[in-house]
Amino acid sequence: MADAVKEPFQNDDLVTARLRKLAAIRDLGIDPFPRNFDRTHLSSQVLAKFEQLEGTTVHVAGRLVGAIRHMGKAGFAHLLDRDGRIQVFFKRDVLGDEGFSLYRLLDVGDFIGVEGTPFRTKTGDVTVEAREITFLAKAIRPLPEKWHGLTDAETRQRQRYLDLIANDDVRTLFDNRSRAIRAIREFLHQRDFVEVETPILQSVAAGAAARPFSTHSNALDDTLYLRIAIELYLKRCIVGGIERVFEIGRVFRNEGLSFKHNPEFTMMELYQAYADYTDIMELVESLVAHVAETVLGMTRVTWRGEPIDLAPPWPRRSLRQLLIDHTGVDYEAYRDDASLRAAAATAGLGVDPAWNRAKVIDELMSTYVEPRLITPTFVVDYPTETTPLAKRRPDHPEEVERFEAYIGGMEVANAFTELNDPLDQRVRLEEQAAQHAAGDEDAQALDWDFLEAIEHGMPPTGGLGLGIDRIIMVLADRQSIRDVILFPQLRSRDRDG
RNA sequence: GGGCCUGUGGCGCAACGGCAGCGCAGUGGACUUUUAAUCCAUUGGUUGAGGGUUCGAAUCCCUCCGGGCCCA
Repeated sequence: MADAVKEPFQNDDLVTARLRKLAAIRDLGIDPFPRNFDRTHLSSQVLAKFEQLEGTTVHVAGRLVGAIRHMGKAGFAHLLDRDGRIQVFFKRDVLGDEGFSLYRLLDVGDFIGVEGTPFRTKTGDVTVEAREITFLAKAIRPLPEKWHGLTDAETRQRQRYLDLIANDDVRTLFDNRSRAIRAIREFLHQRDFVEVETPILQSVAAGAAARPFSTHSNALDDTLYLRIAIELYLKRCIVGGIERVFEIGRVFRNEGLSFKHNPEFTMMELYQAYADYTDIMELVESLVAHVAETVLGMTRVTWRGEPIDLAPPWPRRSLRQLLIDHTGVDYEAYRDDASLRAAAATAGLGVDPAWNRAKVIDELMSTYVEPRLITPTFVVDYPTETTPLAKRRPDHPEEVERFEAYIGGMEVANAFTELNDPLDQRVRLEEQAAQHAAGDEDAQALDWDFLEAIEHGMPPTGGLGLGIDRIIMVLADRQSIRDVILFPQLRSRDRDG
């Protein structure tokens, strides 16, 4: 790894052997790094259209993978391209002496193009018999071993390119991730949403309860924060008359890493004017089902061996009732921080004396309820103090019109009827700011420009944040967020490591 | 934050206080339908880093650097 980069190839026979072959290829008068190759067929096309292609000439290209099976004056190898593998047969009688000497200089990992003829081996495998090899690129480091492959979790994450080469299911997973995101865009465009891009560098990181990363702008000589949510800028768009708006992008939270947390993750947020949280619930269950249908061809998935059906409608459960059922604590019976803390402690929760009611409710939820919400569930109606940007229930002002969607024991979506009363919003954000000033780093900082925006008038609006990575986890049945992010955050590696 | 596990050649693993080994890959040789090709021969290691215990440490102890799992 890093150490080999600085002191490239000393005492490394495997690399030396490849460098020697690289020189030998040059000695044959061949450029080992030419600029292009006219491929006529992908591996999958040769396989699928073999009946028509048998005996014709095709040009295939890719990376040599597996093993090169040398047999004296002939040999076999597999080429890997973006669609899969195709076997190539190299025979001296067909390649000629010069072509065959080039074949003898090939290593697993090299890129080649092959002009040749599809045929079937005596065991029935569709194979391209090479007439001419075009050398395309030399790999001077060896690839992971062919049979056991690459299993070391750390190497797979740090050197994802090796994981992608060695493990077919990883390529499939990230292909599915791409298709899922495309399906989300299609779904939203069909419902007339406009996709926008808003600032990632912000002078106030607000819109969620989370700690931001900070950085410094030389030009402005000022601290800037990486966004922790997209929310407040999308609401400015709503104020500006973009009635249906969404953004898919990275958000950053300076918090712990876990199987469901990466410091940067992909969020889809949307805001829809003249909608409330019940409309958004319909949208979420339809959207997730549509994505599953598009990517997997069905709404039924498997999660840790258990079947889950993502088809709507999803059941709706009130937060208060879920907490009563799973912890015995009815938070309405404890109206102040201290008494709720005491009740939570009695229920078994390890409480911090600094926690307020909102924090205790959040902790009870994530400890006792969240892990049990495996099949898709909407948790609805949250205490007002947990959610400063949501609108109060008209009949019940201590609660807000908010829901979270849970699948596989994870929160995958958070949504509410947005608060558009600028006076109530000001009071509730000032409360957050006071807690923030008092040392609660999770409390929201106050974005005055946002307040000013909604003071110009914001229509009734439903809003949503959807955790894309977690949706992918559910679709792919992967229990770690690191499996669905190409390059997850890892501790930087010391050269001694 | 706490607990458990883990780091040995490019990759996958063994040795668990007594000569650091195996498979694959690599190298040399045989082989013109193999597909974990086969057969013969063979190179490669300061056992993550540093310190300690011991006649002797990959192995036991301490610190540090990574990684994984479980719990808060």
